[in-house]
Formats: sequence, structure tokens, C-alpha cells
Amino acid sequence: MTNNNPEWTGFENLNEDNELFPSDLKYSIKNYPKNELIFRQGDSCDALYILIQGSVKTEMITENGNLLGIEIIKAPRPLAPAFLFSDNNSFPVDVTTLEEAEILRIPKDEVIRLMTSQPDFMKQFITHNSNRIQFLTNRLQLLSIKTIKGKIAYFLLEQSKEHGLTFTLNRNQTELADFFGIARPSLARSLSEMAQDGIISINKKEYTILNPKGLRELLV
Amino acid sequence: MTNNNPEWTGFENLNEDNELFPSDLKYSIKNYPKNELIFRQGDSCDALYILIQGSVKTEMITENGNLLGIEIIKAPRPLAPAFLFSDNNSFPVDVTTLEEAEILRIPKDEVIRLMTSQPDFMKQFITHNSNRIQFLTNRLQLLSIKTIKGKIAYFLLEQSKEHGLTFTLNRNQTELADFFGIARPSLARSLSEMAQDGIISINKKEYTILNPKGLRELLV
DNA sequence: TTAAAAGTGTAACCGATGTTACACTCCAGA
DNA sequence: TCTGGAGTGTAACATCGGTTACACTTTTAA
Repeated sequence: MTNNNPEWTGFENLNEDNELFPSDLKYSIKNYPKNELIFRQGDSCDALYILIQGSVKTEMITENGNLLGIEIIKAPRPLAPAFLFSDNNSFPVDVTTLEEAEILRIPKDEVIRLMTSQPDFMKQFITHNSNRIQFLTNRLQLLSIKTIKGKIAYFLLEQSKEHGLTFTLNRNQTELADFFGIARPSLARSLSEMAQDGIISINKKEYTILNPKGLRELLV
Repeated sequence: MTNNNPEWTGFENLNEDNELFPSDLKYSIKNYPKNELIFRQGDSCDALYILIQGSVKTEMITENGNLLGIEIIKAPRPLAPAFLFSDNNSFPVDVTTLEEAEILRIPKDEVIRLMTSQPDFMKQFITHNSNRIQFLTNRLQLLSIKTIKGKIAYFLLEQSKEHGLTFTLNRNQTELADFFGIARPSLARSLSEMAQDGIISINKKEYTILNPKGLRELLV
């Protein structure tokens, strides 16, 4: 789930000995025991931290889109890279290790040097942040739709942009309900009503849009 | 509202003749008449576009946080800069001019050259995107709280982090309700209940947190 | 093959929030 | 000073979605 998510491409190889890292890069690596509080909410974020071993938890929006709750981050991944360069550069949440963890730390000015000297690193960094913005924007659009049928419509129309009018989801209803941040029976109720209205048809995880116009009207 | 928003710092001076731009920069400027569709949803985004004159509208989340609806963008501001470097580099929405507009276009490879040759430009670009991520993350946290009292609690606790237990908001109740994406009478009802419970007290736009613990319990 | 677990359909009920309506206060401008 | 508009408090009612419960189906694993 974590590492093949397109949202996080670009940092997989940071802990390998590849051309992204010049030999004179200043960095440090620190090991943390299990259940250690690594960063406290409000800590200032003056370096790029990359989790290269182990896993940690925070309380952000999760990357698979489920709402709030605990996010579990597995290596290799950067920790809150957006906060290194933002105007308010303090950690937004607590970060705690779930198991023994190893964290790479590159000071901010070294990151800047790295970016100017290694355009590939810069591009990866920017691509990473850009993907994150897309992801968040998309989730926000979905969440700001108030009705369940509206959320479903938005989601299905998005799917159909990529896959046409018939497609198979890789989530079951329970997961879909989590994704939307609603209760499972409520989702089922809305889905069956929409099917009854002839707007969609459902066969297990295969969804068919029968009436795109009707679907669009549900967006409000 | 638009230009003094910290979310968009870093691009104010892009249309001025300052040191950020080398003399050999390749760019083009195009003028559009009123009510012209400039970008269509799905158009591929292969350059950095900066609105330097006029205003346009899109259907994103608005920068002052109000939900969905139309976002009006006034010059000077970059248009969807996150989509230039994301893996899926196509415009997320339609963009239409509201009045005559002037748009600066810098091709992607020129942007890359600019960033490697002008560290300040790179820093501004990254800071801009980082701020956007913070903004979106924060909105997402707020929106994913389901109850009205929960949203209020989250918001007030955030304010109190910066301003202490008593502070004055620059929004009235109507605007606050829009910001939360709820109905105005519902907000008023919840606020008065919270005041009755002794958790907060309200005097016009001045809010005082009387019981921070009780407030935190409302977050769920 | 079969039993257990996971997933789904659906109904009854209830609480939270939206809708609508109206009265009241406050303030700005005529 | 008066008046109209914006902002606010609040009540009655409608609606949506959450909760709980249970039966049924499908998948998984023994």
C-alpha cells in the first residue's frame, strides 16, 4: 500500500547509493527504539527527515485517503517534507515510532545545495510535493460534497474519466464507506437507491454508469 | 483577500523587473478577452502560467477556505503551479477569464533552468507549494471532523494556539458558517449551546475559551 | 467439503443538521 | 433622526445519515 502509491514516488531510492547523492553530502542518521516520540507537534522543522528503516505513526490524513485517525508510515518515505520550506515550518503532528526506526537527516541548507547541484533531486522533490497537492485537492473536493449520493457521483464520474462507463473497483463496500468517511449501511442504502433509479448498476465490485447526466445532477 | 494571503506569498513580484528573471529567459505573454475559456479540464499542463493582469475563475476550493463553488483568481498569481511537475500533469478544472487577462507562460524546461540557476526562484516555488500543502492539510483536517461542535472546537483550539484563550476573529457568523461549510442557524445553535455549557463565551467577534479540556473532548 | 469469517442487503429508529421563518439589535447613510 | 440592511438569536419542522440488528451470500482456510 505504501510504496507503490504514486503519491510517494521519487523517494524510493534515497537510501541507496545512487547518483542523487554527492559524496560530500552532510547528513546524519539516527536510530530510535520502539514507541519513541520522535517529533512533537510544534517542533521546528529545520531539516529533511527521511524514514529509511522501520515505521512510525502520526495523526494525519492517511495516504490511502481514509479519514483522519492514525497514519502509519513505512520506510522508505520522507516525513512531512512540505514543512521544511513552508513559511510556518513547525511539525503539524506528533510522530512516534511503532518499531525500531532509522531516520536520515539532511540539514536544510544541504537540501538546498543538493537541489541546485542535482536537478534530478530537485525534480523529484517538487514532483513529490506536487503529487501531494493533487491528492489533497482531490480529497478536499470529494469531502466538500455534502450528500452521500453526491460523493458517490463524484467518485464514479472520476473513475469513468479514466476507465469508461464500466469499471471494476479494488475496494469493497466497507472500504469504500471508509474512504468516503461515512457509515457502511448508509453507503449501501444510497447505492441501492441509485441502482433502483436506473442511474448505475452494480455487480459485486463492477460498476456501470447507466445515466451519466443523472449522476452529474447529484453533485449539487 | 487574494494577494495578502500568506498562502500565495512568493509570486507577487514575478511580473516586475527584478533579479529573479535572467535576461535570456524564454517566455511568452498572451492576452485574452473577457469570458474566454483559457484552459479546459484535462488540458495538459506543460508550462508555468502566471496571471499577471486581470482575473479568472475556476471551480476549485477557494483560497479563503470556502467550500467548492467558484474560485476567483486575481493577478498576480500562478495558475495551478502544482500541476506542472506532478505525474498527472493535466489541468484539474476549467479556467475562464472574468475580464481581459494577461498571462505569462514559461515553458517547463525554462522553469527548470530558472530554478537551477536562480536558487531564490526555486525557493519561492517550493515555499509556495509547501504553503499550499499546509493549507490543504489543515482544511482537510477541519472538514473530516463530522460534528459541528467538533469543527468549532478544532478551529478555536487552533486559534488559541496562536492568540491565547481570548481572541477576536475577523469573520462574522455568516462567514464562519461558510468557512465550515454548514448552515448559519446550525452554527448559531451549536455556539449558543457551547456557551450555555460554559465551554466558551462569545461577545460579538470576540471568543473566549473557558474550558479547553471540554473543548478538546468535542473533537471526537 | 465444510465451518468460520467477511461482505452485503435491508429495515426500524433516532439524533444531528438543514430549512424556513421571524423578531430583534446594531449600524450607516439619507 | 429615521430607515433600511446586515448580522444575530431562536423556534418548528423536515430530512439525511448514523446506529443497531439480523438475515443472507460469498470467500477463505482448515
